[in-house]
This record gives sequence, C-alpha cells and structure tokens, in this order.
Amino acid sequence: MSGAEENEYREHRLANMARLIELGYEPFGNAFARSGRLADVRAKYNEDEHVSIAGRLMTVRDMGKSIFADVRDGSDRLQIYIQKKKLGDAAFAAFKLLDMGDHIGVEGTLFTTKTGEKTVFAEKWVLLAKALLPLPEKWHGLRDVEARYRQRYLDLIANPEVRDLFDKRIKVVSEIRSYLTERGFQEVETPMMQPQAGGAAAQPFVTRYSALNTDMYLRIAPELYLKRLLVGGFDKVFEMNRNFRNEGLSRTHNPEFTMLEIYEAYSNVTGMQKLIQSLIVHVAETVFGGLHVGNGDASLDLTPPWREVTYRELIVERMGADWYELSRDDAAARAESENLSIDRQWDMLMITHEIYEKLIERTLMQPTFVTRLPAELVPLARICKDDPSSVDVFELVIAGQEVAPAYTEMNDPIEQRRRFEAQAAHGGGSLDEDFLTALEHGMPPAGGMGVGIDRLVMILSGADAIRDVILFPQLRPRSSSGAN
RNA sequence: GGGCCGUUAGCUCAGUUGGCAGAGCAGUACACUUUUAAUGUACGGGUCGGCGGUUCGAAUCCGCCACGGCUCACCA
Repeated sequence: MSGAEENEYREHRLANMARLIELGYEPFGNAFARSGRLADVRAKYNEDEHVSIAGRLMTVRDMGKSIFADVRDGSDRLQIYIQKKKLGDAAFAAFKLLDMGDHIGVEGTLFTTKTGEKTVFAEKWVLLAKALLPLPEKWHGLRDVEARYRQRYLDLIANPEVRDLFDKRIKVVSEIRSYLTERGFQEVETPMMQPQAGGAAAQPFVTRYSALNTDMYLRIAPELYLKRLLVGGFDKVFEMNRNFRNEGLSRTHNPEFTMLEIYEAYSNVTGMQKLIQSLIVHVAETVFGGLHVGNGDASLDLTPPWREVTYRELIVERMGADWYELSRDDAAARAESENLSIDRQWDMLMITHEIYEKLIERTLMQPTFVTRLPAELVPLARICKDDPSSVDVFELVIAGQEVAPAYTEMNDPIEQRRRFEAQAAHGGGSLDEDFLTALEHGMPPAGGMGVGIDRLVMILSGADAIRDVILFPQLRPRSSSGAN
C-alpha cells in the first residue's frame, strides 16, 4: 500500500489540511514545549494547574458547542475539553477540521469532570502534524498479520499489548547491560563485516566491498574476535548485537537476530552456569515480575537451582541403557522405530544427535543445563579431562529451545588447529589463521557463553513466534511491479 | 524449496447450491455545552489479491502468479 494511494479518506484529509492552511495553521509544525509526557502530566499535575500537552488526537466526542477528545502519546492518554465559549469561534471551528490521528499541542487548565476524569480545559491548541491516512480501527485493533509486521507502527498504535511486549524487550536488553556492567564486564564492538565468517556453523550472507575488491561476510558470530580480545587483555567482555545467518524463516528463526556473547578469563563453564542462571533470574524478576513466566502451554518455573544432566544421560534415559553399545545399523533401526528418518550416510554421532534434537530437546520445558556434549559438535570448546570424547560445555534449554550454549573455551592453539582441520575435512568451517595466531600468543583459560536474546524474550514473555519480539521481522519484499 | 490453509470497504469480519456486494466500527452532513466505544437522524464508500479459463451468469468452480500463515526440509 503506497502512502500516495488516493482514497476518499486521504482526499478529505488533504481538503481539511488546505482549509487549515488558509486559516493560518502550519500542518507540519516545529518543536512544542510540553509540561511532560502525558503519564507525567497525569501523575504530577493537579486540578487548576496550567499544563501544556502534545499527542495524537485519538477519539473525538463532539457535543455541538463543546467537544471531548482523547490525546495519546507514547506514555499514556489524556482527555481534553474543547469549549466554544472558552476557545473563541475561530479556533473552535478550526478544531473541527482536525482528523483522527493528527498530532496537536494543547494548553489549558486541568480539571476533573463529573465522571471523575482528569481533563485539560483547552485555552489554546496548535497543529503539530497532519495525518493524511487514517489509523486502524480503534477497538478491534489491527489483526492482519502481514500489515502488523510490514507496518509495525500501526500495530504499535492499535495494539497496546504489542507496545507493552516491546517495552519489555527493551528493558530486558537494558537490564542485561547494566547487570553485566555492574559486575565488571565491558561491552565491546567487533566487526559485523568479516573477511571470513567464523565462530559458528551457518551459511553467511555475502556482500561486496568495492574499495578492496573483495567479498565480505556478515558475521554469523562474534566469538573469534571476542577471544582475540581475551588474548589482548580484555578479560571480562561482552557484546550484544546482531548476527546474520543465511537460513530459512520460521517461527523461531529470523535471519538477523540478537546474540549476547560473554567471555570471562580465568573462569570456566561452571562460572558461566552460575552467571546465566543469576542473569536470567534477575531479568525475570525485574522485567516480568517473578520467576513464574511464560504462557499457559509452557508455564515455567525459573526458581534456581536448575536441573543439570549430561547429554549421555538424556540419550540413555530415552533410548535405553545399551544405546551406546549398539552397532550403527541397530541404532538407526531403533531410531526409525521412533518415527525418525535416518539418512543412510549418518554415523552414530549424527543419529544420536538427531535423537537429541527431535526427541529430547523439545521436551525439556523447565530450565535444564545439558552438559558434556560430544566433542565433534563443539569444536571451540575444551575437552573434558576425564573423557576425551566430550567437551566441557552446557546448553541451557528452556521451553524446548536452546537458549544459551556455554563452554570452557579451547585455548590450546595446536589442538584448536587440529579440530578446525578435522572439521574442514568434513566440509564444515574454515581455517581462521589470524585467530590461530592470536591463540599462539596465549589466550587465558576462559568461560564463554552465547545467549539468544530474541528467544529469551520469547520464552519469558510467552510469545509464540520470534516475529512477535522483533520490531521489523524479515518478510519477503513486496514485488515492485504488482499493484497493491 | 514441498504440503495444507488464507487474501472481500480505511479497520474487524459475514457472504448459503454459481444468480443484484453485506454488517459493525471508521468517514461525510445535520442536531446536541461534562462525554468515555458519547448519542440520534440521514448519506457516501468495493479492481471480492492479480491474470486467465469454465459458464447464460463467478467473491463462489478450475489453472497460473503474488503475498501471508501453519508445517516439513534447510539451520553439522
């Protein structure tokens, strides 16, 4: 829908604007000094005090020689009372040329109506910005999902619960920042455009850097740069910003998403476990009002300590004590009897991981630390001392979704090279020589962790799609040729 | 990318077996000086997502396309 689309509504509004201009009103005004946002005015000013407010005209109840109307800004709504006798014939008549959604400024004195509502008795009004297109209908709200995402500004105006959810998301992000900063972590910024996309296994977006005549990649993770900072002496750092992965869209995937990564030198996976548990508890309490969160289907109890279980225990619990003694083909047969389709090329590791992802992970509703994953799955983590086939990691799973993977970081450059090479041989990952050089200069032992912020907000708020916690989720662009 | 479902007025939605395109809100006009989804009276508003086909006749049946939703695949 183009803003220039002609329709009856727009025509009327243009005509009203033209008449207001004739009367000396400026349809797109400048700054307006207000006593405060509407919520402040409501809270801090009393009857008979003079106030100056601004906002959108939302509903008008025209009584003939007087009018009640609601004005709304980002904080609240407030009623104004327009009286012909008070305002004068000209200003009163001009007010009737306003349309719903117009931004106006009003000066007047506060009083309380006989129904008990705090109201501004207008002495003067100014036009601040004309709205040429109408707002969505006022009490069914805006339902059309496509319009809600493509024209999120309308969704935010029409659906208060949407605004409330984004207010919460903003607060989650700011609480995380202050929580970490107060504990001595420094927030850093590392490249979003990288010469090679490392730190995770995902298809990157490619872009072209003309000046250097070279391809660059939007980052799939900041991990390898944050570890370079550990080498450089930043020993408690975090970064909370966008990652980009060239993957399909789904209820739980957006190609750009917000990731928090935290690294702490001389710590390990146990330190990360304590940190994430206290961080999420803090966010739940400060933003969501307690430790019982989520919606009816997935009502969650975040009271610590959270369950801790090894990957192997989960597999054995689900598939039988003899699982790890089975031959590859017997394991495949048993998996297939659970309605999984098993690729003939998969080895034992992949069959087992398919079981974890399809049969186990999504059933872990209450917060669970899944520990000691197979080493092949996590090439950047340190091997467990007592078991070379596992790595010293956890995945925090809540509501069936992986929220935060954490590891004791691999800091042995020789072993790291071997793991990268093994992975490259399997066709995944690339060798980042600059990173390996950094490790050779000595990276302190460290705990590191990634937290998917969008999914965390989904889980805490009970939102059922990642689109609902991202202001402008990715959609297919409108084709430019077609009308509409 | 596959399967299923959806797209009707500015918004929210009806629309029967294929037979004149509907409602509420919003809008316009008039009345009304304490209303709260103000009220009352009257009126206007449609490329039924797009293109093609079947038919005497298509919002309705068929095909293709666009966009969206759910789901599967992808995401080691």
